[in-house]
Formats: sequence, structure tokens, C-alpha cells
Amino acid sequence: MTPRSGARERLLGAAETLFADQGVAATPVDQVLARAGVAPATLYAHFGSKAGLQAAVLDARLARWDAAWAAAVDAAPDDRGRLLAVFDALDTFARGGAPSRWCTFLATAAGAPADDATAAAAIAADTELLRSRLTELAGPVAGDGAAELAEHLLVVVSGTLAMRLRPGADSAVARGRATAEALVSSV
Amino acid sequence: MTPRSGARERLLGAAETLFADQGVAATPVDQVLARAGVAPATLYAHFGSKAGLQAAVLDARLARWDAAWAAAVDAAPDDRGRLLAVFDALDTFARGGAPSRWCTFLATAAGAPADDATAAAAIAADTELLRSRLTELAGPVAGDGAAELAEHLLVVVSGTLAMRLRPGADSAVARGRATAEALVSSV
DNA sequence: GTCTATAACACGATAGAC
DNA sequence: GTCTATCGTGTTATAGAC
Repeated sequence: MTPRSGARERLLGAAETLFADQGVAATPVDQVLARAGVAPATLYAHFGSKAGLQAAVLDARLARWDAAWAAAVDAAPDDRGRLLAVFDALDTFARGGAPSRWCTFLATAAGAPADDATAAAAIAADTELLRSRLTELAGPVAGDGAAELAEHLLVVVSGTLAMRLRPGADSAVARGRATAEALVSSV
Repeated sequence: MTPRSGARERLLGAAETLFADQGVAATPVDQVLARAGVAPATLYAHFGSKAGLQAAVLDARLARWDAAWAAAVDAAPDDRGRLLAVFDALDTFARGGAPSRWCTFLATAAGAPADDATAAAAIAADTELLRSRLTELAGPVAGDGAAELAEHLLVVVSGTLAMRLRPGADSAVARGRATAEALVSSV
């Protein structure tokens, strides 16, 4: 499916890992090049700039997150499980070969000036996916209150991701899920 | 109390504003110097490095946040209001002369490598303040469930801050408060 | 498309006078 | 303590050969 260009794919993979580990700003282009085993001019031929590479990484990553979440929803046994499957997906996404410290999209927004167009587009796409799918999945659980419950869960999912930056990051998803369960149960 | 050195105070103020607006990494030292109207050597005489300046900004900011939150708690009319006063404080803190895009401490953690000692200390101090005071304030509302409710609210507060990075940042605090109210009401 | 080599620049930090 | 001037380094991006 993906048209193969060895250098291009290696650049995307190297950049995704390094950007996630260290942040985009703290990752020199040289380091991406070294990890990918590619020459500078090749990177600029494909992506035009470091920002272009970053945008390509974000695109690829949103598609993979979308797929991972969809798979977790499919694997859940009932309506409630499907709504909470976002936490299963968060838990397994990193293990499925998607290196992440907390959240690529929030990190991009946080690391860029407020008016950066690339960052704004990335965080907007991620937010839209979260809000629309949560609303859809909340329907069978909350009926007319689906939009409101989805909005609550969007806050909780965002909070779960942010908790990964605080001490005790390892238990962030478990704690976030507990909060989400309390909200779902109160409907 | 604070020994006055005009240049020092101006540097702290300029750095707090610029770091909050653009992020630390995206803010060159030159820009802080220009805004403060101070020469490079003066900054290094006072703070030793850009990281030293950042640490000083974080210290001052945690103290101010602590005070602003405490004031909001005092102004609340009842136990439930005191527990939710953290949202009042979030709403008014920025207006009270504390420039912020989302959260200085989370932004510091997000912008630094995972093993950065300065960033880790800052986020740990902020987290400890949030957790301990929320637990204390949850006591009269939730009794034995205070610790659990506080943990939920810590997730929601973190989520509220993260929502400021998503589209619709202006309503982030209002939406976060609504989520918190749903949790408090379900106890 | 990919390479080697290097240009052009911005940044953090310092030297030395006052 | 504060200034002016500058150094050294690391970084992004490009030129030109293959």
C-alpha cells in the first residue's frame, strides 16, 4: 500500500522514535539522519524541511492511532467496553511499535508557538477524531447525554495523557480509566 | 522580602511571559534580554544559565499559584465550593498577572528530556501540591473516599490544562469544571 | 535519488572595561 | 552589578558531483 522508498520510510521511522523520546526541538536533524542512515540532502529532497518531516510523521501517526483505537473498540465485549476501549488502546498503542512519552499531538501543540499552522492542524485533527468517536460510542451508553459524556471523557483522556508527565506515569492509564468508569457509571 | 534588583525582577517577569507564550525552547535568551532591557552578562551574573533562569521562574510561579489557589479556596462559600475552587483559581490566575498558555509545569516536563532533574523537580512539586490539597479539601465532601475523589480530580485538572492546547481553549476551564462537578455529584 | 562537503545562521555563554 | 563586544558551537539547509 505504502509506496516504498527505503530512505523515506527509514526517515519517518527514525524521526517518530526520536521526536517522541526527546521532543522535536531537542532532536537535531543530524540525529535523525544518523539513525536512518541517510544523507542530509535526501531528507530535504523528500520533506523540504524539518517541519515538513514533522508534519509527515504526524500524519502517519494519526492514521496508526486511529487504526489501533478502532481495533480496541472491535475487541471489546459490550457497549460500555467499547466506550472505554480508548484506554485499552492507549495502553497497547505504545507497545504496538508506536514510541510515545505522553501524546505526540499534545506535545506538538505544546512545543510550538500558539499560532503555528502545522501544530494547530495536527492537534485539531486529533481532537476531532477523539470527540467524534467518543460521541458515537457514548450513544448506546448515555442516549441523549452522549455528547455531554463524550465531552467529559475527552477531558479525562487528555488528563490521562498529561498525567504521564507527572510522577507515577506508569499508572496514568489505569488511574484515568478509573476516573472514566466513575463518570460512565454516574450516567 | 525579595531583595530588589531591578534587572533581576525584570528578567524574571520577561522570562515568565515569554516562556509561557512560546515555550522555553522556542524562546532565545536574546529575546528575554531585549524585553527586560538588560545586558547578557547581567543575566548570567544572576542566574548562571538559561536553565537557572528557568528554575527561578518556576519557583516564583509555584509560590504564586499556591497563593492564588489558597485565596480562591478562602473565597468559596461551602465545602463543595472549596473543593471546586481550583477551577476558579485556574480561571483567574492568568488574569492576575500570571501569563500562561496551558500550564507552566506540565509544559516544562513536556519540553525537557524525561530524565531532566530541574523539570522533574518542578512537576513533582506541582503534583504534590495538587494532590495533597485536593485530598484535604475532598475530606468534608467525600469522607473515606477523599483520596479516591482527589485522584479523579487530579486527572480532571490535568485534563483541563491539556484541553487548553486543543481548539476551543477558551472554554477549557468551564468544561473541566463541568466534568469535575459530575464526579463530585456522583459520590 | 542519493551522496560529500560546506555554507549561512542563530544561539548560549564569556571577556574585559566601567 | 552592569555594560559593549565577541567567541565558539551546534544546527538547518544548500551546492554540486555521481
